[in-house]
Amino acid sequence: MQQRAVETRGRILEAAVREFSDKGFHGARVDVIATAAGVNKQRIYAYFANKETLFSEVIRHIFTLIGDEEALFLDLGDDDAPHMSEILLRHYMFFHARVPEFWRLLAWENLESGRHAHVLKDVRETAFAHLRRIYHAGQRTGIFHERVSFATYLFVLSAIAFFYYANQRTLSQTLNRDLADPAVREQVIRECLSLLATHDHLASTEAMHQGVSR
Amino acid sequence: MQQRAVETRGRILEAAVREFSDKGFHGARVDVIATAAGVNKQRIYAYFANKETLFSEVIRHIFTLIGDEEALFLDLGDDDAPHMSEILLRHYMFFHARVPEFWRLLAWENLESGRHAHVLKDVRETAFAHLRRIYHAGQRTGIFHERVSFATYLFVLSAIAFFYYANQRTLSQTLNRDLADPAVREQVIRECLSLLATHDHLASTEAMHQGVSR
DNA sequence: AATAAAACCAACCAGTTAGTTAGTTTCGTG
DNA sequence: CACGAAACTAACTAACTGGTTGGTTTTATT
Repeated sequence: MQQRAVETRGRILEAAVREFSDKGFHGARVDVIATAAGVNKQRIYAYFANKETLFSEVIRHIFTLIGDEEALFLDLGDDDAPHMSEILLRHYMFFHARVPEFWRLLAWENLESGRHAHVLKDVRETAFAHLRRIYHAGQRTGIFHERVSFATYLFVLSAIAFFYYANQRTLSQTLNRDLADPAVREQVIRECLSLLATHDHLASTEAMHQGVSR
Repeated sequence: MQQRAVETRGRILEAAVREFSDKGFHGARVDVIATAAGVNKQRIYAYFANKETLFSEVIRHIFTLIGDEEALFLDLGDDDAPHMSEILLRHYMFFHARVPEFWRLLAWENLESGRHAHVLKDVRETAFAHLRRIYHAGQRTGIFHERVSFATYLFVLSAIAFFYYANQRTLSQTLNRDLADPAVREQVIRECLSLLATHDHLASTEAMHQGVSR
């Protein structure tokens, strides 16, 4: 594959990221992606077998853009027990900064995965493997309390994803107009994240944890 | 509208709830809904103007099924500062018990609302008015700390929604097979919810809240 | 200049799907 | 029983949409 081809493929991928993140798999249109990429539709099928494959590659793509970011955990200051909320806010902003469509795509993928599970299985495993590496990096640096399981970690990430688009798409458009202001939104994110307890809080809810295995 | 018609409309609505919650707006098929309802497709268009209207009515429907459940807050025991997690677990289970498709539908609605916002605007306002009433009921009973804004409340509800289908659809199918077990899942839910701090934790993250308005 | 990959153009195919139409049958109620 | 609402059957349309084909032009490389 020549240089120009690589670039074209890349443009298609970028356009696909936008379209899929906007409308999800079923809502997205191949022709729209082609036009947005400034490319003939035919080119899409030259580089991707079909729509599903394209979607798979989009998911795979955004994860390669993220990378194994151990850096996420490395410069958290000298505090040896940083707040969970601080870590998560960092996650949110970090991922968002690299791929603005990241959280929303993740949300679609989660909801729609049931439909084309056969195709996306390996992609999801790749994605999870990725997140698992990041998670373990966090564990190694001693940031995650042992009680914070991987499932829990995924949960809060998902929650952030949900929060992100909920605010972007729903709240800001209808009720909470003020949330349209990025500054205010970040404050609310902080407010919400502060609700996610740091591990020192877990002690006080010990009673709820009877028998919880990790 | 006669009795039989009301029943038919109801059956269509129920089938639509299942189909839409399963595949979302774009993924859902009108014919499938008709068949599932044991009804001719024609009947659907006799009672609902089009697919979008049907979806709107579905969302409206599930909220009427929930009702203004002040009961959610009433018998929380003598503890005058119950754990946020306890309240939310209650919410989750309560809504889920009434309409198993509730959380998933809410998630779809959130993601897809951008597309047909014009149609769903009033529905969403109805829905939020509903949740707002429930929220205020919680406030009146003194359960929510004053710092827990409505936006925050929505966030944690959304988070639960996300968690719900994330586990149902993704985690349980791929990595965390054990989560397929409802008992285990409930434990994890508890684990996750316990991460959502009770208000007594907020004091320790006071520093993060500078200038946060409610 | 020659060559081959890359990209374009534009029409086309085939399956799907929201939505419609027309005529017939069933059902409940006065 | 009579009447009208409710429901069915079944075909149809019109638009959409994923995917294809064949022939032409552009671009980079040797």
